[in-house]
Amino acid sequence: MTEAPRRQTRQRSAVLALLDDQDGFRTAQDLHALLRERGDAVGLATVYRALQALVDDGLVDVLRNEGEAAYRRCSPVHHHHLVCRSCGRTVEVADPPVERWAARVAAEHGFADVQHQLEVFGTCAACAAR
Amino acid sequence: MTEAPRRQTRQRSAVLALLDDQDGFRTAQDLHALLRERGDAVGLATVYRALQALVDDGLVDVLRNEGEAAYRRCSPVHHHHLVCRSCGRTVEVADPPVERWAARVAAEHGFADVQHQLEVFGTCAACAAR
DNA sequence: GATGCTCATGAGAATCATTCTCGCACAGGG
DNA sequence: CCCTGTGCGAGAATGATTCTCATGAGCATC
Repeated sequence: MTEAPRRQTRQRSAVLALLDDQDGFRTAQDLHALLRERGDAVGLATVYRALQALVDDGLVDVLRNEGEAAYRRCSPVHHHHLVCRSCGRTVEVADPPVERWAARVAAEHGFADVQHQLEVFGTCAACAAR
Repeated sequence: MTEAPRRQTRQRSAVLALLDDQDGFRTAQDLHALLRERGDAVGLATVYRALQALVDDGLVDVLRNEGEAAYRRCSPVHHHHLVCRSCGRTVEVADPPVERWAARVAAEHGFADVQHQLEVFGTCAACAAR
């Protein structure tokens, strides 16, 4: 079927490695700048392409926030995020009840093929202290 | 303090009236086009300004979806959305448990000033039939 | 190790939503 | 009716993301 032959290149490894070092969501532009500083010269367009591929493969999660998208290395199991709106630090959290709730509510209204997204924003202890 | 002296103009009324006629999320561009068709000539920039004002006043909810923001007339009480990803039809739903859950999880991780967003996407009965 | 077929890359242009600029119009209080 | 300041409109500006296309590099094969 739609086999996706994904080639392993220096640039993609660099993007993934960089994401592993981050502990919060980062925008594509940020990641690009960070790669430059690191010495890994990667084109901006390539960073976008690599991120899209990683999202498709489920290795990275996206967060669309006013105008720009932020990316983060994530575990492949279903989960939600607790994000610091100041520093971007993120904690993965699970909430089994909400899964059932979403399915039930959707069914009640005749919706099928259900998907949901839940994000919690706040100020982490470190940022609140400042 | 920060009093917001909001003037009532033909354009703002038109935007709000149009939103009342829609039963799903619509992008700013869509709303602008619809106003034109209707005969209400309103500048694109004005549509954006009116929408921002309405969001600030809590009369309208925003949904950021790949690239463009969508707006919808909403009740002022806290709620979540069940959105048809095909036709955009939307149902407002409430889930008290998730409110408590969000607060508890945030507290456990030392996060303060908590806020959360939860949206459920699916295909409504009408669209699934097609 | 060389060869070839593709897909990936990179620089800059192109696209698209959104915001800004600024001169003019109008809402609303006096 | 007049004044003042806010809102409007058209087009330019901004900024993120995507596209184009010629060149470079995986990876399988010989």
